[in-house]
Amino acid sequence: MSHTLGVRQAQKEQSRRALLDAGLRLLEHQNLSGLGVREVTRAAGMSPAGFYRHFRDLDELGVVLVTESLQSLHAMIRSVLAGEGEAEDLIDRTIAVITRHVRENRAHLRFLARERHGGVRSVREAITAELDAFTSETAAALGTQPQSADWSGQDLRMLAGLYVEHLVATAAALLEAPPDSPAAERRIASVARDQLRLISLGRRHWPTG
Amino acid sequence: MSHTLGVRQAQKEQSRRALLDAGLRLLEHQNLSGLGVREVTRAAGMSPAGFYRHFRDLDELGVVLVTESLQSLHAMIRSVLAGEGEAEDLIDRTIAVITRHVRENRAHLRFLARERHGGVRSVREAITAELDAFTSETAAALGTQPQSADWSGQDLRMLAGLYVEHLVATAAALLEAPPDSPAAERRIASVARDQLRLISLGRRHWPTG
DNA sequence: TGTACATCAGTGAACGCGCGTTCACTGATGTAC
DNA sequence: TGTACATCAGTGAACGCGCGTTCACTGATGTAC
Repeated sequence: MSHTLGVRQAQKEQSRRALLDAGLRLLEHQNLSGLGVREVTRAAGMSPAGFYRHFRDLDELGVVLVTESLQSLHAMIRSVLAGEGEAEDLIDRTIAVITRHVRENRAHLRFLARERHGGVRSVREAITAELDAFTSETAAALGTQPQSADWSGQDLRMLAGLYVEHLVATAAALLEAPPDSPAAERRIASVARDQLRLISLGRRHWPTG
Repeated sequence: MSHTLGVRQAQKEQSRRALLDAGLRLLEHQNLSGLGVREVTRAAGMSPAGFYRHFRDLDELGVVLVTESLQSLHAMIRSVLAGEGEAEDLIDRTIAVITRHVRENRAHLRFLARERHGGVRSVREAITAELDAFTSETAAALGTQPQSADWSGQDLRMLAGLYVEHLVATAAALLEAPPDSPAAERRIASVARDQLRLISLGRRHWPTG
């Protein structure tokens, strides 16, 4: 077919992917600032010099990984916000989405957790900005619910911030738990569920005190 | 006086302190795993070999810094928990304590934020364990309040977790804000205050739904 | 279809550099008498 | 108080090593005719 990538371009893309995958895997257990060109190419089965056919330096590779990780997190948040139904069901659904996402995107999330307060300023700021955007998106979604019809934009954002922050903390707790222990996972999920319930209660009585 | 340190020992202690201070300062803008022996000794005005008169390696220095940083955070949390009075006053007091602590212990907190999900497993686990202990301490303090006299230990811990998590997130947000912008600081403090209010509301209505 | 030339992803060798760590040393501090 | 010896924090030189980056190259893929 005429619009398929040429063989050469497809091979290049494959090598690039191999570098990105190797990088993400290595970043599960170390910082972006500690990663090495030779280390990544070694893991990807390529000679060190080959790296420069794809990226100018490791920061450039890091930026791509941040983008991909945030996209995957964004998909998760959209999936949470799309839910409809009773408050209790929404909470259960949220917890289910988070635990599944942690299980399926462990590497992405570990990377984000590590770099969120990590050493590379540009990466840190990119993550902060994106989480801010998620908060706005959540605030907008909350605003459409009848329960918060008369809330100010400021209060909506305050509540959304609490939710996003809680989501991030829960994901981080799940990451830190042993990955092969359903019991630990269930315990964390159960606490997180109660915390969401408590926040929901506060929301229902806000701001009358 | 006979019980003073000898001159020699006092000088050694001073050098050790210089190494720790230099390390902490350097760790404001990079990861523990990226720090170098030569870098630290250079910053402390000592020859590289001198380092080994004080620490076996950089991890050992890292452990000391973690301990000191967690002690300073612990002092802050104790200060928050010691507060008495009306809920609204307690919240204001909590926010005040946090902002002051961030201003006065920026380096310690940056280090903790960075290493909490950072590359060195032992350090990460030490921080997680200590935050867990803070949660237990907070739960115990909450348990003594009349408002939660009939709460189960599990629910107290759930609520304490929410508080500690919120405290950490607020401190992290303050750290990320420009350090010389009182406006940014006030904005973050104001949102955090409302979030604590909302949590308090949820607490008051828990668990009747 | 076949041929001659162009492109360019990936190679392997080479470079200079800063690293962690060791070593024998120096000279101020401590101690025994 | 003075003297002779012991201790040991800090030094400066040296080591071997892995790093990031460059370079001319090779050979498969692409293109023009």
